[in-house]
Amino acid sequence: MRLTTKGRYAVTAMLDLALHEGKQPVTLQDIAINQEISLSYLEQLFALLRQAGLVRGIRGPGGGYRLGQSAGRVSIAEIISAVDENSDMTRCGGKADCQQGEECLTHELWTELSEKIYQFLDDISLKDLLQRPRVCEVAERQEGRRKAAIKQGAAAQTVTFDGHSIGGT
Amino acid sequence: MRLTTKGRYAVTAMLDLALHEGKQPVTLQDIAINQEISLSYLEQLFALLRQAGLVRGIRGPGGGYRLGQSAGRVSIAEIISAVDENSDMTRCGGKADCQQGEECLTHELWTELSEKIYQFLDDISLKDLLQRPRVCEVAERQEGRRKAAIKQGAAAQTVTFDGHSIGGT
DNA sequence: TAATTTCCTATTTATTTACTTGGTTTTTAT
DNA sequence: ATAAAAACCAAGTAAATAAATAGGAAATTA
Repeated sequence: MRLTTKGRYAVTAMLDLALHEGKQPVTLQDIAINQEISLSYLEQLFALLRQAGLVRGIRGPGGGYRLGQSAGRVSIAEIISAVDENSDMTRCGGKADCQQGEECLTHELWTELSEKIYQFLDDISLKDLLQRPRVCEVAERQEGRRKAAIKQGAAAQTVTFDGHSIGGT
Repeated sequence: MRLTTKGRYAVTAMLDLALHEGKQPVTLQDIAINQEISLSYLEQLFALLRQAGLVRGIRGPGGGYRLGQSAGRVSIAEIISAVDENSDMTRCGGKADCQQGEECLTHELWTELSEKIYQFLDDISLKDLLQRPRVCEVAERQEGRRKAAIKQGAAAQTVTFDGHSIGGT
């Protein structure tokens, strides 16, 4: 269990999906704007999330992503694990041969900590996060911005050149 | 509280000092060999540890490093904090303005986790680690190797060229 | 048929870790 | 005194990873 912005991005994006459970699928474009993550980086992350069965992609206009399982079933630990491929706590994780075939001095400590972190994060589901007041507040603020952006975008939406949109961010 | 090999190296090295509390100071050379960490990298880490008052350097032959405080007083969290300068959990740590001046969706989650990890590591002192059977085993194994190396080295010790030792690893 | 979106692959840039090099100072022992 | 052993110091390099970029192909909808 390694903790980086990569995992944080993934959790944030998944939470965005969870906020729209049952509604329209969410596009990566949308997440990119709202959560301030680069679109292509999101694509990379979602490729991993899809492999892990955590999301389902829907192609074509009106498409986007949906959760692969219900928000109550997905733990934060699962999300981070899916995205952090070598989560071996840098050398000292699964195998105990970090010290010329044997354990290093602090091996036990790191595996223990790693487990603790995993347990903590595995005990929190996306649904749990949705129920937190702080998260709700931020979500509503973002939802407001989202709608405003759509209203603005409705006029400018057709402004494209060679398939690339001009104007807007 | 960020967890990297950097912090792990620091804790391992500090534990090595703790194992020799009351005895001769331990040289970085010694730690480098036993814990398989590059000498100069250790020097960098120890510069930080010294700034934090966690170690005391003793110059000259027969010198080395000693703990700055007794092993029971030094927590693992302190060691990692001393070495990981920007332990801001990558963007989302101290300040709550990760999202254009406001909190991001998962802000609360990360600060919470960060605190949990800190608490866990702050509750473990070097002395606590010394009392673990697994740690003792590894320490004894290393102590054996250490003595063997000294015996071997006694003869080859003078083999130097331009002040740089030749032979050995 | 055109637009929208996922999906895919490769490359580039930036950052950080880890290591290296080449010193200087201080202290001890011969 | 002198040489050796150590801490101390300052750059620079290499490697790994994160993050972003670029340029598409395939699927789906309107």
